Amino acid sequence: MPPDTTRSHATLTDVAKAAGVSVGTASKALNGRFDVKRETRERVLRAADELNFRPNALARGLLAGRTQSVGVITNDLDGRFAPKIVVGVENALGADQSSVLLSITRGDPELEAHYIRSFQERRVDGILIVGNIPESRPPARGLDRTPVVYVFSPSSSPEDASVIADNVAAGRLAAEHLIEQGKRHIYYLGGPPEEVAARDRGQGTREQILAAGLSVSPLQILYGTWAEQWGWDAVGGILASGAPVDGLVCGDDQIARGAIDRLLSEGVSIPDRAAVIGFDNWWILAQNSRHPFSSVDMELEAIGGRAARILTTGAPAPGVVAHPGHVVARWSTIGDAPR
Amino acid sequence: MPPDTTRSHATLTDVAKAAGVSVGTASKALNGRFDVKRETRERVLRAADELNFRPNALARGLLAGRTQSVGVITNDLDGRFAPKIVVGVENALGADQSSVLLSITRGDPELEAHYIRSFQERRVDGILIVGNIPESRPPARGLDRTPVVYVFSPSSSPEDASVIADNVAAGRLAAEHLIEQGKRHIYYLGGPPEEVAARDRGQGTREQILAAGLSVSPLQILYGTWAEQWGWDAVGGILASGAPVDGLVCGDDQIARGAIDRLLSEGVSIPDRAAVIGFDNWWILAQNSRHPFSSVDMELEAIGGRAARILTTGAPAPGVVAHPGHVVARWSTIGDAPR
DNA sequence: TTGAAAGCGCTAACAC
DNA sequence: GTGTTAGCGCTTTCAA
Repeated sequence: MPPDTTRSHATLTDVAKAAGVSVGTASKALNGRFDVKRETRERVLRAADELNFRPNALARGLLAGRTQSVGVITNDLDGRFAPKIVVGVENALGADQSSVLLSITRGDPELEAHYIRSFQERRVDGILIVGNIPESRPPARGLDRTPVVYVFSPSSSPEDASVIADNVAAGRLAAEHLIEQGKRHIYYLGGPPEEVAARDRGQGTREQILAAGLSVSPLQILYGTWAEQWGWDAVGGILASGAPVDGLVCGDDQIARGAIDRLLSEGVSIPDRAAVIGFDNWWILAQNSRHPFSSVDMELEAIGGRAARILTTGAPAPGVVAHPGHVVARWSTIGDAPR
Repeated sequence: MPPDTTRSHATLTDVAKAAGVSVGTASKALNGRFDVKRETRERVLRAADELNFRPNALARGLLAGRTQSVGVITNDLDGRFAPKIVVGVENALGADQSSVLLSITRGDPELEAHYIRSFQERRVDGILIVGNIPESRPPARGLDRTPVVYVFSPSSSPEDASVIADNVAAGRLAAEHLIEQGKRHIYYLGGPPEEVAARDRGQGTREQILAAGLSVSPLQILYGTWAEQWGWDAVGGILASGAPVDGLVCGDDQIARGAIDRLLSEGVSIPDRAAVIGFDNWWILAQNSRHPFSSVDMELEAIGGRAARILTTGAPAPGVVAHPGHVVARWSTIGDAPR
């Protein structure tokens, strides 16, 4: 008789029957327990293979009380940050044989609550709440006792666990890199002053310049928008002012690109007369442009992985873990590689 | 007595007990069945609310035979295509109260097989296999009878269901748009000739030019790479040749950007003397550049949504569904909006 | 070493 | 209307 094709999957009972043993024995055999005769085990394994047996994770989870799965709540998935974070999460959990349940809220608190509920019904072992801006957010509601870790956007409650990017440290790294290249007159072209990421990166830049014994006037710390046009305009202004400038820390890669385009169009040679570094290390801009440029990689994958590991390793400890990035040096600060 | 906090979640039995009814009645009440007295229902609902009851989806799924969940297998999640596709999938399924199980294979067939197995054990209702290049791929192995739809990279087997981007149609749309703007001497600057996406978009461009009664020589259909530099170089070559040119269909947004930069640097006015259109409508390039440009949006979210709906609506019909995009017109073809 | 049986939490069929 | 019961597929005692 051919295998039963009416039901979608063979059950353990089917396997046991085919192998001529009881379900209990079949279970032990498949789970590699030692109290099964070798010959029996082999018979069971063969039967399972022939029937294409897939142990029902629902039944297992129901019994075990845990599901080897975590829920991930994101604001968006096509922005700049969430995709890489989720990749890091998935990598970390995949190694743990855990599954990722993904949801997208578009910032809607109602939807967030809905997904939290849905994840709880599915008995996920934990929940990651991934933000898309580096600003703190109120803790999610309706959380029961499911463990939660906030990622990128920290929770405003000190009782919660969060993993975020350390923008102050990143700013320091950027400035340090320029100073190491011998630059002495460094400007910071930041994003909007009301955004904490823009301010933090600026603060780090400033701190590091001062730490190197160089001076920095308020005129060298500028705020604008996250756009190319701002980088372009700002460089125009600085050059027109006649003030000395040999290094630019740009608040993000878009600003950096605008700055570089302007420098080149004004005939300023890069990196000799002026070096430029951005943030985020977005490959489409920093790497794939006609003029590749240096950038501080915020290591979003590592941030995601770290959050996932914190979530799945006992109860997450309250507090914020800030993750620094690292500098990826390219033409705009170190010139073309020697051949 | 305070509610039991030792176990993680209240069960239906707890709720029934608290409401002074049997589990059967509690179940009916919570599921809105009509054969329950109103007063009883309200008592049950109140008890459920007080105990923060979350019906165990594992138990439900075990009984029902379906889990309201689908597995999504992607190659990557930080590339150009997968994120938007997954967003479309999630939106479509969320409306259906279904969950998305996400996995990333990095193109490793072993990992793909592993995730398929894992999804089958979790009894997902279907699987979406999302590619990251528009080339066909061999069907996945070990699939049992779980329904599958391939997305973006179609399956090479005609028995499978696939939803892909229609690059030929997209090429036609791009050329049509330039022709509508009165352009008569159109070039195509494509990606690598060995890639079907590059060829398809070129073919569509060519077809539409001919359909409009214009001529197109092989010299006007050029292939290179997907990079800005190629757009920059190609435009240089065309201008140097002195051949007439007033429209450029660029194989992707990076090429378009390079082409635009070169045209501007050579003093060619856009869009009057030459109009430019790209593909993919990648906001960081097409929209956020200093010079925004037109692009054919491949509607990846719609593709993902369509695939999800096909998957969850009965058995997917074999064959390939090709999804055309639409033109997003910006400065590079229609100039600045009148004020 | 193996088998029988209880039970995870829920729904649906059948009594009352 | 409401209660009782039989499983869904699995793991885990406890006997044999």
